[in-house]
Amino acid sequence: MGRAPCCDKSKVKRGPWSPQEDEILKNYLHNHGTGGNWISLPLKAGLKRCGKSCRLRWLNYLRPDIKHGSFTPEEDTIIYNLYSKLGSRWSVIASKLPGRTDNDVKNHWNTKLKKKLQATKDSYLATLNQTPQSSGSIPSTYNLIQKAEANYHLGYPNIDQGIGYLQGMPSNVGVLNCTQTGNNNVQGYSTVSDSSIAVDNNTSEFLMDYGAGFTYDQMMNTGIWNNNQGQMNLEEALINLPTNSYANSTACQNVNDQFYGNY
DNA sequence: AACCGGGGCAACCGCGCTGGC
DNA sequence: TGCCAGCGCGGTTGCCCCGGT
Repeated sequence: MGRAPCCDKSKVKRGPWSPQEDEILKNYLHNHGTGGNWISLPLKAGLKRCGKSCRLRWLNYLRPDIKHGSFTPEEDTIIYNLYSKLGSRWSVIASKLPGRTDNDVKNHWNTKLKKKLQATKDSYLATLNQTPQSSGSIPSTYNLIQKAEANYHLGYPNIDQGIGYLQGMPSNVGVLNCTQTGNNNVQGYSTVSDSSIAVDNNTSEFLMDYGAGFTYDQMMNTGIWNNNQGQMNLEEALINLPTNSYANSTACQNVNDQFYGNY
């Protein structure tokens, strides 16, 4: 047996709200409030609408504190960050954006931000494909990190638990045991650890974990690394990559020197 | 000018949760 | 304690608008 409908669909008006209906609803709520019951509200207010429809219209459009208009870049950033942590929990995300409704945020994500993110991913992959990789010689740390980013974005198996832990790793991947320890700091940055770099024994290609060019500190302090879910947060990483990429930092070059020394 | 397709957004649907009885 | 009405939420639909052909 299905759930009983909340109202008789044949007796209520559906579709867009008229300005008159908006006015009636606003006036009623101004004078009486919801009375704790949306279902009976339309009858009392004299509206031929489903109670749920009234509630939605009020919460998503008529409420006085609703912010209409375009989303700001700051709001976009908040949405990106929260979506990457929480997923499609629109009401929670909207609660962090004063004046925005869950419906607004959801629509904004589906029509704009999702596409923008996909475009960022695509263009980033295209950039990686154009980047010449070193071959036949010891790679620079910069190249290693680029390679790591490529491995990550191209869907290489998850090795971010540390390559030193070979669980789930393809048999051809071995640990390159000649790199930094994880506790070193160069100009305030944590550096890569020996569980973060490996070599593919079949192709001699160097691999790196899913840090994707971020330092440990950056991953932990910016929410890029989601400890709760135990996985890299791709969306967050891509958003921050252009400016935060460890591969682009001066510190990277210093690590590079030490890396060569150890090697 | 007419048609078409995509984008944007408001509204609807249905399910899970909650609190009152 | 179980039932059920109502609420809240996320997914989906449908409509309008606008730009391109």
